[in-house]
Amino acid sequence: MVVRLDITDEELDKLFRALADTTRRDILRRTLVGEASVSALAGAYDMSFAAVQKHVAVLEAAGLVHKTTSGRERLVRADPEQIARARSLLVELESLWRHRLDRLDAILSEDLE
Amino acid sequence: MVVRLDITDEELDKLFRALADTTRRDILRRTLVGEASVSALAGAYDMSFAAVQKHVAVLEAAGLVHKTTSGRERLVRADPEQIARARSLLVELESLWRHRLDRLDAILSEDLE
DNA sequence: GAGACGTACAACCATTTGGTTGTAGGTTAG
DNA sequence: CTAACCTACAACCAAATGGTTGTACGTCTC
Repeated sequence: MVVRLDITDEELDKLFRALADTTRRDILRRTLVGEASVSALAGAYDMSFAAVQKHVAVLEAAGLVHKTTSGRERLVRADPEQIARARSLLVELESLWRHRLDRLDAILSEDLE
Repeated sequence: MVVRLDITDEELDKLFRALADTTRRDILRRTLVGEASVSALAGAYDMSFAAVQKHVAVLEAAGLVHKTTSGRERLVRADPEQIARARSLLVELESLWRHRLDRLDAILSEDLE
């Protein structure tokens, strides 16, 4: 079964925007390997708790992570589906480029006729 | 030959940032299929010439497109290498997630011992 | 040479972003 | 119960973003 790539431009904007920050990419790495609480994440960076909280919120709005409640903690866990969607778009773009090369080949072949 | 993924965090920030805009992704599609002048691109969008010029500049700073001079025109052409780099990072992230699943499998196996 | 075309770039503006501090509320430990 | 911990959220601020208009300069056409 092939995953449908029905994703709006707005969602893609949020997705790539969320990936366009070093701290957020690092949070993604950590929560892909294993879930972590917001304060555990905050302890890893040289910025305030609230700043890290905002980064997590950006990732969450992009669908890259989800939060689950566990007592007084909120555990953050990455969701690889949105990463796959972003990758799919890049693959689509690369295929456009290959298509250009194919057309170039076709034109060169025509010249030989 | 494998492409080395030596790219700084700052470059990745610019790369994903450049991809996080619908107009810029569209410019990328057009210039992947075939090169286009800045004014030709500007004619395709409902915004000023200068605005499109800025979008092209963002793509250029991220290394996603290059400009060549042809008379009074500047032809914009996409470079798929940076797209491949962004894709590589996403693949790396996805592999981290698979690693988590592997660890989970290992833990479950240990319980059976 | 004159005018039209294509581009670059500066100046300006509203909004968003990424950070801060402070306040408040739910949860756990002693 | 009280104190410490974890989180949420508002208010604020500087800088970046995405748009605009205006000006200037090289290039093509007639």
